[in-house]
Amino acid sequence: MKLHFFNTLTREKEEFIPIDSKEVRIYSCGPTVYYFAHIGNLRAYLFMDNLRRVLEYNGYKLKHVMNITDVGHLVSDADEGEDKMLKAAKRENKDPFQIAEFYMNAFLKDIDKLNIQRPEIIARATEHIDIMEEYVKKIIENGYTYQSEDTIYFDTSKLDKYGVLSNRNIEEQKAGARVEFDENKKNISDFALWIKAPENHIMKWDSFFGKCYPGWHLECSAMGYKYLGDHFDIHTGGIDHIPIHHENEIAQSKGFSGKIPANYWMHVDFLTVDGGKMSKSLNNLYTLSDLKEKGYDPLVYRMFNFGSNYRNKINFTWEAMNAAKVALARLKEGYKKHNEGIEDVEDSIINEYEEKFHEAINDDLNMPVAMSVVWDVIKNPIKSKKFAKLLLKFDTVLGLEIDKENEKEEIPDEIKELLEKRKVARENKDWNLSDTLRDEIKEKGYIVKDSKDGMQVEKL
RNA sequence: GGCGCUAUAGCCAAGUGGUAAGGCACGAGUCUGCAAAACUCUGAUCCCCGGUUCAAAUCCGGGUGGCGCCUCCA
Repeated sequence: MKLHFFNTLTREKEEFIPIDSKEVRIYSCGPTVYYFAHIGNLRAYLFMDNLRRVLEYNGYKLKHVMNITDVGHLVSDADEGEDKMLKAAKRENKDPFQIAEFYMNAFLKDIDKLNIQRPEIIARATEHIDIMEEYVKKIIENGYTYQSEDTIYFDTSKLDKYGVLSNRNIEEQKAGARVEFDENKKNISDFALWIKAPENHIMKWDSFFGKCYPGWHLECSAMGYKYLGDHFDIHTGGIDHIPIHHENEIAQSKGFSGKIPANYWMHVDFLTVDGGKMSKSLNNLYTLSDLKEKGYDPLVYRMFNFGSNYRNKINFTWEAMNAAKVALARLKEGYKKHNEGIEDVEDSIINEYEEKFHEAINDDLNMPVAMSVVWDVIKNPIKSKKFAKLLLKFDTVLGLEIDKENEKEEIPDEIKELLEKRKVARENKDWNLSDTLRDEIKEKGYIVKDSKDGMQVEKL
């Protein structure tokens, strides 16, 4: 079945044809590890995972690289930006390497919890300084640079065109510039490749240009080149990467090899919260731990993301989060019923569903439509193991672990005693006492559900 | 100042020319001692104005609103 992706480079949905018919090579821009990832960050990696799983569903093997940015990228003291790594180090009274180590591990734990498959290669910037240096040298050799006293810049005017991804044009930018630019730059879109570190800079490496650290776009180009070559299939990232970071990656690659590094560029839009961007000042910046505290499993957040297309913004609300929680529980319930089913269905029906699902995911990862097919299967009144098997196949893409029962939390003895009392009361048909006990259990944070098999409790 | 995205039921959202997928919530019902859970049923003519067309949420023009980016934040 044909596979189509929206390509930012052409602004069109295109058929996906890999360079190598068996193995798809992908590069994904990963996190800067200076703090815990929030759920907006994590959406990007859910998208990345979604892409992986859809490609695998289509029978492709993957060679997928994701970077971990564990080095700060302050261009110079004159710049107004903050070096996030250094800022975090100061805040926590650690050195930047410790910060990177800690938050990288936290990030990896988060993506594991979300059932995000780890890319085949996770590349840390600080472990690839040598290849970055080589990369810069080649760009210099090819004549695409100039230098000031302490910085080597990429000269974007040397390119036939800068701004192929975002339709940007250097002159237009000058006209509307709101920001003071580095006076050493010849063109407004030029950027730093290699920078001499100030005395007190902790992260710096010996190089042909003295003690330096890399410019902030360099790592992706260099590491992508190292593992995937100068021409690979897909490059992914957040929508915010389009105008600067990915333009500059393309510029660097053109300076290095003359090629745009990837054929397909895919970008995931932001998650908004209550209609706007998340921010600390609005107190709506959530992490997975925050969700957990409110009673939402990481996979519920995963489920929530399937409600919209990756190319559109998705608006986070607690109401929608709850919708995902209930829906996921019902999905599991529905799977279980099919799995316990003894009826038979014709293969043609199974195939029809499978085809619809496959079509949806192959249409630029249209998960909302794919989910509607899942619900069709779930709600089919015929209960058959064939349906259960089909759902498991779908779950290789969904990654919702629909066949796993929710973990039963340990019930405290106190609650167990109350339940026992209530059981006796119910046997005696003492409904008043039974209801009182139920209220009491509820006050202690547990919901009682009576079923044919007896009482069950669930944490609120 | 520039670039881009977007406006569909209470919420999250599919749908890009032929009279609106799906999930959640609400309401009704089945079940239950009563609840809860589960299951079934139920809801919108698609921001406004104008145009093209036999036919538009879907194309074009003009409004209005929301959001993002132009400093390394996915």
